[in-house]
Amino acid sequence: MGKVDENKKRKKEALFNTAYELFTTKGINSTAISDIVERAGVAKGTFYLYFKDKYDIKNKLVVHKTRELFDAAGNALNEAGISCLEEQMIFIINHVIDTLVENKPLLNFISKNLVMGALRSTLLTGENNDNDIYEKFLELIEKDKYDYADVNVMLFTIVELAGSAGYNSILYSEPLPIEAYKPFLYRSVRLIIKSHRSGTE
Amino acid sequence: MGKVDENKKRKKEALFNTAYELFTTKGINSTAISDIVERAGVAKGTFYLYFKDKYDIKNKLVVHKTRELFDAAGNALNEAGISCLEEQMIFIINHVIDTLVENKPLLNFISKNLVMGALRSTLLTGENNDNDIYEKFLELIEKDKYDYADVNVMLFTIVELAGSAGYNSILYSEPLPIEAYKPFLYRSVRLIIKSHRSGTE
Amino acid sequence: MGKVDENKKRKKEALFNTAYELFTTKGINSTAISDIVERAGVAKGTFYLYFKDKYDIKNKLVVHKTRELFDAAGNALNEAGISCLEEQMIFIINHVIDTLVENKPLLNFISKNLVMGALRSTLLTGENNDNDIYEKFLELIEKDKYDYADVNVMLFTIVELAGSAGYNSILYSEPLPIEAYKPFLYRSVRLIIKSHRSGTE
Amino acid sequence: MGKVDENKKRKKEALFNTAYELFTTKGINSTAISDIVERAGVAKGTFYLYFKDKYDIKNKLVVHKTRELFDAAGNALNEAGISCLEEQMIFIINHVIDTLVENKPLLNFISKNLVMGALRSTLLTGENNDNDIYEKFLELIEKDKYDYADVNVMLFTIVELAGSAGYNSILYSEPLPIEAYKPFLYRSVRLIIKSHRSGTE
DNA sequence: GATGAATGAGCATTCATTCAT
DNA sequence: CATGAATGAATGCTCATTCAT
Repeated sequence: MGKVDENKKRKKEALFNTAYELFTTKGINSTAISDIVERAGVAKGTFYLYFKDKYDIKNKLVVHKTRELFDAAGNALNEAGISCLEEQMIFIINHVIDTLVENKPLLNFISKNLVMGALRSTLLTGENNDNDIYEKFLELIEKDKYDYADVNVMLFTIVELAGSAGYNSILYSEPLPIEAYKPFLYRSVRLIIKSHRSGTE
Repeated sequence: MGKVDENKKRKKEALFNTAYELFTTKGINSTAISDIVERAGVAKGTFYLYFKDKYDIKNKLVVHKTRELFDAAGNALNEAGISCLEEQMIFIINHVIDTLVENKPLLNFISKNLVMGALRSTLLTGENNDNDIYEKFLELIEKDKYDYADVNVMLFTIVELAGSAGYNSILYSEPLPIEAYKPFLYRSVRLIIKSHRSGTE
Repeated sequence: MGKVDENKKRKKEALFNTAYELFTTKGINSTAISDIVERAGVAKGTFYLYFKDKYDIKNKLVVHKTRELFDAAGNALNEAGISCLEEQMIFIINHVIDTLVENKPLLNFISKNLVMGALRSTLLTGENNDNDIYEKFLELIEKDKYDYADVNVMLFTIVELAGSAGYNSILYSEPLPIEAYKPFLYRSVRLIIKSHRSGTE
Repeated sequence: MGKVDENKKRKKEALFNTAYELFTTKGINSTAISDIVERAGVAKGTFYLYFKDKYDIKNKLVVHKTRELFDAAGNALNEAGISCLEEQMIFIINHVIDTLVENKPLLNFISKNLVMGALRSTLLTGENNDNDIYEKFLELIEKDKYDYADVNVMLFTIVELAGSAGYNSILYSEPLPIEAYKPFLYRSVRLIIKSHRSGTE
């Protein structure tokens, strides 16, 4: 990479990181582009060289952060050596929840955009396609000793439940703190998984 | 009510209705207070006589609309004469879903604010407390032939799942159109309910 | 007029006058709305209370100034007591030219917009309709001892010629200073008038 | 011409043509230099190698396009073999009008700049001086069987009248469509020419 | 209570121009 | 010669809020 390209990358990343920082601390609505560029140490016009507007950079950030989150969970799963689908799903959910418990600004930031539909397109689009968590999900399901029907529906239901309930439990300890709620959540997840086993209905 | 008071109420309601109309068509961010007062036919200053700012009227609208939605479902349940808790819960969820399918702007409007935590405070606060859906839920659970443990957790889980999954299914037909997804959703709801029966775990 | 209305009028007129001053000295493109409001001593938002944007105020100024110019010419004609159409037309043109010779910024300002089509609509639209110069023209033509054919064409041709040639002669003394060019211009105007007399063609 | 020089010329012409295209479609004010270079396929800095700014390229375009317009008229006149000045002038005016009727963007573009003063300097400055239309005018006048006084004034008056009246008639059909207005215009032109014949006044 | 004129801080966006490569 | 990333001044416009009437 030439000197110029390096410089470009550095500026773009400075904007990216600064925007994330400000969005999570001040909120998106209260963050002006002037704030971002000022703190990132670039000129105002430079922002528009790389992003269309505030919502463009926001969307790109959501995709990026979500991908990071699930990639980490996927990698941890690989090292954990768990073979049963139920335990694998719980492991991933648990890993994501634990990460978000430690990083509530991130939870706040991506939660409003983390729904299964967006998730799938988010995780499928992008650079390192060999590490796609959605593909990984399908693979895990494939390899399990049981057969599953309506796989998409199953994943969707689990993600919506875990995302929505997890969000409130982590942020507001409502109806229980997340650690106390986890057993209930995982019990429901297991029930949903089991209900999708072929010949179970 | 005196003539003056009537006039006051009329103005306040005009603002209320106009705000709802504009929020659902233009979006909250793109709706200016000028838009509301202009369309409502009152002066700008009058707005501040009744509401603190745009978000004040928004919150009051969410509470109001959510209450209407669940009150209708509760009333319909009363007339339906269903005695089993499982069927009662499904009936209510189904009634709400069907209403929102017919009224997507309303879905859009309340969805971003309809989470169990908000729901409870929403439904418990307000004018006609004898008709509270949350109290009704507790009552229905009480009357069922089974006993239930961790009732709050159960309601929370169901509302989060139905709210989050229903929202996407209705608006984006994702992963299935709502009518096709309903059987899966209701199966999960039933499993969650059953898992809360005392001595079931 | 109440105190409030007086105030409104004063602000609007301050903007109007300041805009004219700046447009004629700095040019329209180089005049920012900030310049106008600052000099007029009102807040920026106030500008948008009365005008849509810079071009709105410009158009309204052109109409206003053009009307003033022709009204003055018409009034002078009334007092001059000239009965022959040829002399009346020359009188008006001459009066306008002489005014603009003394007020080149005004010439510059309205010239780019002074075409017969605009002129007619300009002069016909507005407040004091009884003094419309276009109507007056038609009246003068009507009263003349000769009959005229294609009156609209005649007026158009004269206005275009006098406007376009006058503009250059006054501003650039090109091909002659206006006083030297006048005899040629008026000779042409007379020829055009005569050529429109019925039965002359 | 060397390969490098050819390349230079190609870039300059690309900028020239693209600028004309954009000026006539989007308007000069709304055309940014970025637009021009982007569409022309050259780098931004390259623009400044050949032109000082937007108004520099605009002026050069006006000169270029006006010259083309009158050269074509002059060439057509040569082939038409008309000997009388009156008819020659009408021929040229008519040729220019007909061209502009077919090419209204061009009319729009040059009209705001086409006044006799500019015309003369335009037509006299430039590359192929032997074909200058202004010189040609003088030559035609010289050769006519009549003698003419105040030749500059005559040409000026005719150009201003035809330019100004033609512009409105073509673009706005005001006060008549150009074809209907032509007889009136040409009658006036003839009268102006005749009035300049020596010993006529 | 009701009005609506006035405010002015605040913000997104554009764009001509420069200059290191 | 050519490039195009970077700049940052400039500016139009919005809008919540106030307050005299």
